[in-house]
Amino acid sequence: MAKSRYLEIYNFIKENINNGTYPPEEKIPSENQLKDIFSVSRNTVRKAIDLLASDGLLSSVHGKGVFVMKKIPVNFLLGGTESFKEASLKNSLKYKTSIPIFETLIVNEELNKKTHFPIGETIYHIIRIREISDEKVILDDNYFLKEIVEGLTASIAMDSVYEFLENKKGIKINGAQKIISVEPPNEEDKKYLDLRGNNLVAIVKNFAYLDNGTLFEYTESHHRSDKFVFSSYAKR
Amino acid sequence: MAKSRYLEIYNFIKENINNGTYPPEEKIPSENQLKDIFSVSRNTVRKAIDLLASDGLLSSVHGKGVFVMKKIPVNFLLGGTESFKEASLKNSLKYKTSIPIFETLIVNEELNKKTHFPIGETIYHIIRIREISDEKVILDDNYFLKEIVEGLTASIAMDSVYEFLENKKGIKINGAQKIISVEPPNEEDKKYLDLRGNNLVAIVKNFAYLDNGTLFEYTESHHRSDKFVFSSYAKR
DNA sequence: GCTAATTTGTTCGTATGTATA
DNA sequence: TTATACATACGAACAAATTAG
Repeated sequence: MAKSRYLEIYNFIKENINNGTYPPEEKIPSENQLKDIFSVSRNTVRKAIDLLASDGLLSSVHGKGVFVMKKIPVNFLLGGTESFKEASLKNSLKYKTSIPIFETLIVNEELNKKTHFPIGETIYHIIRIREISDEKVILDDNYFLKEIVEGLTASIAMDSVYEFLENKKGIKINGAQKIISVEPPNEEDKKYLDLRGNNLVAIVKNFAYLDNGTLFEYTESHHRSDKFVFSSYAKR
Repeated sequence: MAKSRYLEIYNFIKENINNGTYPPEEKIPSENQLKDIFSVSRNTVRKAIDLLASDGLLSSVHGKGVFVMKKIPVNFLLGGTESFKEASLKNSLKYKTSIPIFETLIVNEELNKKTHFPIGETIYHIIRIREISDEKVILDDNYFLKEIVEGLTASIAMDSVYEFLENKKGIKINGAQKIISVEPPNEEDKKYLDLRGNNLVAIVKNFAYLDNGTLFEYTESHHRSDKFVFSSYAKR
């Protein structure tokens, strides 16, 4: 269980950034210094630094050193509009999920166009309604390859699908391509959401892939537009 | 042109993915095979593969091999990592930029709250209107640290600010934090954009950082909601 | 302005560990 | 069990950018 050396260094640096030992816009110790501190090779130090750089926390500059990136805290940014995740995590507000639809489908041409699953595949179709502070503000329209998520039930979907897939089934997820757009609500949005006069919804289309490249999930999250916030860091 | 060996290999693999030689959901040659093909060390091959993995094009699976990720093409990409000019060129769209405001400001408390620049700093404030296919659909509200972008003019801003910063001034940009939300148009949106009855705009708040961690740009891109698309790949 | 020292970038070769087939 | 494939790690050397003197 002795984790890898580079993760030790990764966590050490991360901790020192978080507690202010390594302040923003300043340099962390040089690779050679870190190499001596941890008694490892320079390659191992570099691996930890590269990881933190891809997190957007560090930036290596040739000949100069490795700098700590200044970050704007997200909760500071949201002047008035609060993100759901934050709201539910911080205040642990009334967070409720209901599942009006849980069905098995065969992919036809129309579904293929929407989900990009191969025609003929058997899939689960689940609609989940997310309610926060007694308002139904998110509609998740989920499509899973049945063959991959075999064993998924409504009560699992009520909790967390990803926890089930990763911990219970040992499925490895590589990542997901997300496409955000703003559209008028469809019939299901009108039926299930508390739109409160909002005539548009923010839609996050999510194509999730396994480690071997297989597309196994397509989800459309429909957010009531006034409650939608999305954050990401993009390297140039 | 051969800058580095690992970039050669990176481009070789990328090309083979794009032209179908390495199909989605299948394995590329093993690290040892690639090592022999290019007569390099395995480390160099791994560096190329790691880069492509962080692009979301490959996925390494311990003991199995390296798989090509299946990707859904996004035909219309705006608001992503790329600049307006890059995105327009890629999608070969007709675009035009006008600049109704180009002014110098000192950061006061109100501006500090919005842009997060330190109070007292001198900044450029630029408003740019983006016209695509003869419709004014994007309003860019830009704030730049004057000290960093010294020499920036309206005619440069008309073309591409980033091209000027990176190529002419040699400024290295690490990346940017983006916050997306949907809000009612403000007075400037109503004044400058062809809203065509749209009563909401999609807003991309962009905090851009230099390689040494300094925040040097804050931009709010206001997109007419029906013309807004944002794409990103998130690794898990 | 020049040289030397420092710091990151690239590359090599080798060895051992761990997951998969 | 054995062979293959990726993961981690070490040590070394030289290149390139920057800084210190």
